[in-house]
Amino acid sequence: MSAKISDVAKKAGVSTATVSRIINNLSGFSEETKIRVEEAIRELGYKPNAVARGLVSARTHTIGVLLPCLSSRYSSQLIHGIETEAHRRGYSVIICNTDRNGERTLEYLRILSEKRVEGIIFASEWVKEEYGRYMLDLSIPVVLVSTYSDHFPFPYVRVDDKQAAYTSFKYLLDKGHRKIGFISGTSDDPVAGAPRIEGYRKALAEYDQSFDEKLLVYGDFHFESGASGMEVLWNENKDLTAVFASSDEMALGALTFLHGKGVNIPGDISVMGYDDTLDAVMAVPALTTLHQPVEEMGICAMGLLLEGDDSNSIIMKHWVKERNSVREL
Amino acid sequence: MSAKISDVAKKAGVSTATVSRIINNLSGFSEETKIRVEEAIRELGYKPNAVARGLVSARTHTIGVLLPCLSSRYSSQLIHGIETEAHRRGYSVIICNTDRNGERTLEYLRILSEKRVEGIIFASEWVKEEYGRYMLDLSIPVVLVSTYSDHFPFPYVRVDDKQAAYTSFKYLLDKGHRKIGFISGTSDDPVAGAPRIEGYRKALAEYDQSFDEKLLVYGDFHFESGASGMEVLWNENKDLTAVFASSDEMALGALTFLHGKGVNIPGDISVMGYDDTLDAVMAVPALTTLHQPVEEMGICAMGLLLEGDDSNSIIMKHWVKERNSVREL
DNA sequence: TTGAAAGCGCTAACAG
DNA sequence: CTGTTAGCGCTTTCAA
Repeated sequence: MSAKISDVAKKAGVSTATVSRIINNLSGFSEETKIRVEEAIRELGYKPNAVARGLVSARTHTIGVLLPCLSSRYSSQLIHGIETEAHRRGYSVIICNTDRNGERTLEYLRILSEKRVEGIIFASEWVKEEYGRYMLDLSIPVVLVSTYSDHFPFPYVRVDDKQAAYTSFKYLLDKGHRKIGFISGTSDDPVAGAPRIEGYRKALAEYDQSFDEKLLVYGDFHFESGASGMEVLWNENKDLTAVFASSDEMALGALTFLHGKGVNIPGDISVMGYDDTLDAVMAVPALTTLHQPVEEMGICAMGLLLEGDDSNSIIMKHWVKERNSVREL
Repeated sequence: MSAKISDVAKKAGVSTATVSRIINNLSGFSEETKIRVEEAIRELGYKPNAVARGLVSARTHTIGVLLPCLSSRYSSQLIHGIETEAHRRGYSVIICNTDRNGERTLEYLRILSEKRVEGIIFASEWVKEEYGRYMLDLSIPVVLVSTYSDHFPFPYVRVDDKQAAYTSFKYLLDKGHRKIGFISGTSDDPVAGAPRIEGYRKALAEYDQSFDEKLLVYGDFHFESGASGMEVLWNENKDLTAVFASSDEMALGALTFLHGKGVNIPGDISVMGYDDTLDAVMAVPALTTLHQPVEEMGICAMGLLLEGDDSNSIIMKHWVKERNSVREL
């Protein structure tokens, strides 16, 4: 754990330059010396010091990922995708939980920049002015996941939220549902809130349904808010036939609330989620949900980060994944 | 993003040594120069290069976490705990998904050691001889989570698996259950398999119940295996009153299978899980489960890593978290 | 209170 | 094919 290149060089009777050439697989050494050096390396248990290497090469083979939350399924599946691809390409990933906290986010950004990461993946949060400026100043690649920015030229990987919500509601409407509750992100959320509400209104309009405020409640994408949102919908609307939640987790919250009321799903009320995380698979009944390819988005983001330019944004395909929580009327 | 300490020094009209003293909050400079230097830093947007710092100080303020899986709730809650505490203490965390693959694990170990991480948290997997030797050679702190080693002197943070299983079965037996199915990890798993089976047998013996092979099936802690394990139990035992699964995820699998058979839970069959992750909270019905403080274990592991010695292992308390999936007979 | 200079472990010209 | 040497950006004696 402490042999250095000079120790290897001494032991093998060559210069550090030669050792360097050999461990970096460059040209310019005989097979003979190579063998001798490799033996010295083995005997000394030499491991190149990536810190020293990083200093001279200005490369760290490390990237940073900023997420608003670490314990949601969405996050863990995204991280899984990112980590898999990063490792495949020879990169390590440092995870940072911003907790949706501005100071914390900027602090992480500072740390990552001091550590000279070669790229940053920024996920599921709005790029505030200060974040964007900071990242721009870093002049390293940045890729946005499940978010976008109109102020900053960062490429993104996401699904078209408006279109996805539209697809979802159209699906429910086509199944004959007319009284559809919507547990949405708040309308001041420019990523997963407002656009999906737009999609909702668009579908409604297309089916000549008027917009009914009572059918729209707001949550924070987590379980509890799904349950409490469902409670409000339940109390205010006695003739609901379906509910769409803007995350699988909120859909599960709704499921739990309805189950408590003795409601049969999908017999009495249909429930639909958004994301298609493992949560949807594991729900009872298994959740019909708007599929977005979360892990794949992580993989793509990593790809973009390393070889994309600012114009390489990707809109991923989405679709309705049918399971057992929605019935046709 | 490219100003270096010498630029700051030049701009402030001092030496790099003085700038270094100031940014490191050492002593030996006047308030006056401090102000001048800080202004230069601000104007240049200078950020200390952590790579260079790491080279001279031999400190990277980074640790590595090795996990067999990134997408389980268990993992994400553990990571959450670790990351929170790491950040609080000024450390970054590199995550590594070993995928239960030996080569991959050793490769990660090599990468982490080359990157000179200051510690390693190794979670939820048996410490094979080669892993242990490698980590020992690194001579940096290693902490085990939800595992232990009899060959290597690494401290661990975990619950007593045998005792926890015993507690769980005793709980079910006390509720009047006698025909209890067990979806377990395999008996060649020295961490979450064999010990829990021992606890199972101990509880059985205490209640004068004979061990019935038909009641014991094996899974891999994931959803699917819970469902298929439940199917076997279901086919082989017509008089089951309860099922205990060695992870919440497998319990959810069992739940889904039983639901498909029209079984009422806990009316017809009680189901109990292990872990008390968010999955248990979100299940329908909410899962009664053996609680282990997953996030807290992450926090403790991080603490141990930084200030423990090899004799500081921690056995965390466990208990039965009662919810709605078990009934009294 | 300050600066000069050596060196952390490695890479990359440039010679030979 | 191989060695010498000059840094990479920073910290840290040692002197002043």
